[in-house]
Amino acid sequence: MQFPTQKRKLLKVTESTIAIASTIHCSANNRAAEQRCLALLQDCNSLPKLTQVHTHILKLGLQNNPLVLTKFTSTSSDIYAIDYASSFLFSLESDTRLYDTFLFNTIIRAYAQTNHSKDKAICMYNLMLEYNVLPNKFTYPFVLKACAGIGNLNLGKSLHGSVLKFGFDNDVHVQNTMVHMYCCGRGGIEFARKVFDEMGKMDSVSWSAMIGGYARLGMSTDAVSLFRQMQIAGVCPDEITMVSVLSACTDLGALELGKWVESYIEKEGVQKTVELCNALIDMFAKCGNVDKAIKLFRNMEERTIVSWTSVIVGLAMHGRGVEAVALFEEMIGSGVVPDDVVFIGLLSACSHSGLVDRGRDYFDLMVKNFGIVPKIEHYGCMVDMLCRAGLIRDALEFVQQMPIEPNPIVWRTLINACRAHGELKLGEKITRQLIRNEPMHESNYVLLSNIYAKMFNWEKKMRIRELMDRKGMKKIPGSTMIELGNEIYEFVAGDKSHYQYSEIFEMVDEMGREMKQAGYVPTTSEVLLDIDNEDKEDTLNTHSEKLAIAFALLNTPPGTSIRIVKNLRVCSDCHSATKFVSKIYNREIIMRDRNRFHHFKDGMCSCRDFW
DNA sequence: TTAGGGTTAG
Repeated sequence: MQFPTQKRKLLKVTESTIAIASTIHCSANNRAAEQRCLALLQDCNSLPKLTQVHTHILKLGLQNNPLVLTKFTSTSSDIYAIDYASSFLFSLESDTRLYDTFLFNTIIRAYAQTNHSKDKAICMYNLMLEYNVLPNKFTYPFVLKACAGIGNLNLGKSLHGSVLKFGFDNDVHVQNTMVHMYCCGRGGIEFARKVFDEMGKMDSVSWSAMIGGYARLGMSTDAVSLFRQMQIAGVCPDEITMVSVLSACTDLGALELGKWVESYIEKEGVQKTVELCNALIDMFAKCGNVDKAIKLFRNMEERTIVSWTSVIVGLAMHGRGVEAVALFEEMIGSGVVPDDVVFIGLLSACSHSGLVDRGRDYFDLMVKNFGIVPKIEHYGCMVDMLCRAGLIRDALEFVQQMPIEPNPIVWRTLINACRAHGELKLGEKITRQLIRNEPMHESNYVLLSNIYAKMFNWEKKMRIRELMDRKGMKKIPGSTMIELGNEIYEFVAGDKSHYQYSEIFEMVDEMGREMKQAGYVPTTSEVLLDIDNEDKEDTLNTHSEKLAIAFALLNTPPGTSIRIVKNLRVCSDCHSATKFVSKIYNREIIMRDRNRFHHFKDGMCSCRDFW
C-alpha cells in the first residue's frame, strides 16, 4: 500500500474539481445554504440525486464545508462522491483543525463499504495517523472490515498491533471484527481462533464470526462442533449464526443435521429472513431433498435472485434440467432480472440433462437480451455441456473460438471428456500442453496418468507417478461420507480404521458376488495402479463409495434409502456397481458427488449416465 | 455523531 501515491491521486481530483468550482459564484459561510444542503443530503439515496446536490454544493460555495462534505460522503456508496469529498478535505492542509476522528471515521467507513476501493480506507487510516488524529473504538471496526475485504493477513496483523497499542482490544465490537478479519485472510483462521479463545465475553456475533469463518473455508465439521459449543456456552444463536451452520451442513451433505437445524429454527423462533430461507433451500437441495427445497421456495413471501438461483442449481444437480428451465422461465415471467450467477445454474442444468440446443439458446439470450458479458464460468458450462453430450470436436472448436483465454478448469473438462469418450491421443496432447503451463498442479498429472491407464500404457503411467513423487505431489484421496444417527462417518479407499471394518469388508465381498451373478463386469481401467486384473478388482471393491454403501446396508433397516456424499466425482465402476446394488438390495441410493446427484433405483441412475 | 457476524456459481 503506497500512501503517498494515494494522496497524489486525491489531490489530482481536487485540482480538477476546484477548477469547476471556481467558475461558479461562491457565497461561502452561508449558514442557511449549509442547512439546505444538509437537508437535501438527508434524502439523497440515488446517484442522480447525489449529482444534483453536488451541483448545489458547488453553486453555493460549500465545497470547503466539512460538515456538508462529511454528510456528502457518508450518504453515498458512490466512489466518485467519496473521492470528491475526501479530496477537498485533504486539500485544506492549512487548516488541520478540521481533521478530527469523526471525520476520518466517516471517510474510512465510506471506503470500507465500497466494493473495489477498500484499500483507500487503509490509506485514510494511515493519513489519519500521519496527521496525529487519534483513532477511537469506532475506527477499528471500519478499518478491520476493509482489511477483511482485502484479505491481507500481514496488514491485519499490523492493525492488530495498533489495536493493542491504542488499547481497544477489550472492546467486543473490535474483537469480533478482528476475528472476522483473520477469518478472511489466507492462513488466518488460527489467528482468528486465538483472538476468539482469548475473548473475555463472547456474544452471538463473536460465535457467528468464527463459525462463519470455518464454514467459508470448508472446515465444516469445525463449524458444526463450534456451534455445539456455542449451545453449551448458553449463547443464543440468531438467524445469521444459523445461515453459517446450514452452510456447513450443506457442505457435509448432512441432511439429518440440517433438518435438526430447521426444527431448531422453528422451535426457538429464529427470525426466518430471506437469507435464512435461502440457506435452508440450498441445504435441502444439496443434501438430496430438492422437493422440500421447492416447497420452502413456494412458501416464501419475498424472494431474491439468490432464492431462484438456489432452486435452479438444486434442480440442475439432480438432473431435473427441464424443471430448472421452467423455473427460470417463470422467474423471467415474474419480472426478476437474471444475473450472471443464475445463468451459470441454468447452463449447468442444461448440461446435466443433455439439453444442448436449449443451452446454446440460453447462452445467446444471456448475451443479446440481457447484456451479460460471459465469464469463464459460462464458457466452462458450455464446454462441459458439449463434452457430456460427447461432442468433443464441437467443444474443442468452441474453446478455440472463445474471446477469453481458457482457464485450466476448461482444459481439464475437455481432457476428462477425451478420456471418457476414447479420444485418448487428443486428451494426451492437451494434457501435456497444460502441464507445460501449469507444472505444479497435481490433478493435471492424475489426468494424464488416467489417460495412460485407459491406453493400457503402464510404462508411461508409471513414469508420471514417479514424476509426481519426485515433485512431492500427492493425489487427493477420494472419500465418502455418510450420516447415521447423530454421527458423520467418513471412509477412504481400503479404510480399515472403522470398528466394524471386518464386517464391512465381508459385506463388500458379498455385494461383489451378488453383482457378478446379476451381470456386473468391473471397469478395471479405472484403477490407477499397474497390477493384474484380480488385484485390480480388489482395489475397486474397496473404493470409499462401496465401503460406505456396505456400511449402510449393515446398519440401516431393509428398504430404507441410503444417502452418501463423495468428495470427488464418482468413478465409473462405482457408478455402475451402485446401479446393481440398488436393484439387488432393493434400496434407493442417493449419492452426491463433487458435481451432482445420482439417484440410484431399480438398477438405474437419474443421471442417465450424463455425468 | 459514528461499530461487529450471513446466502446463490463449472
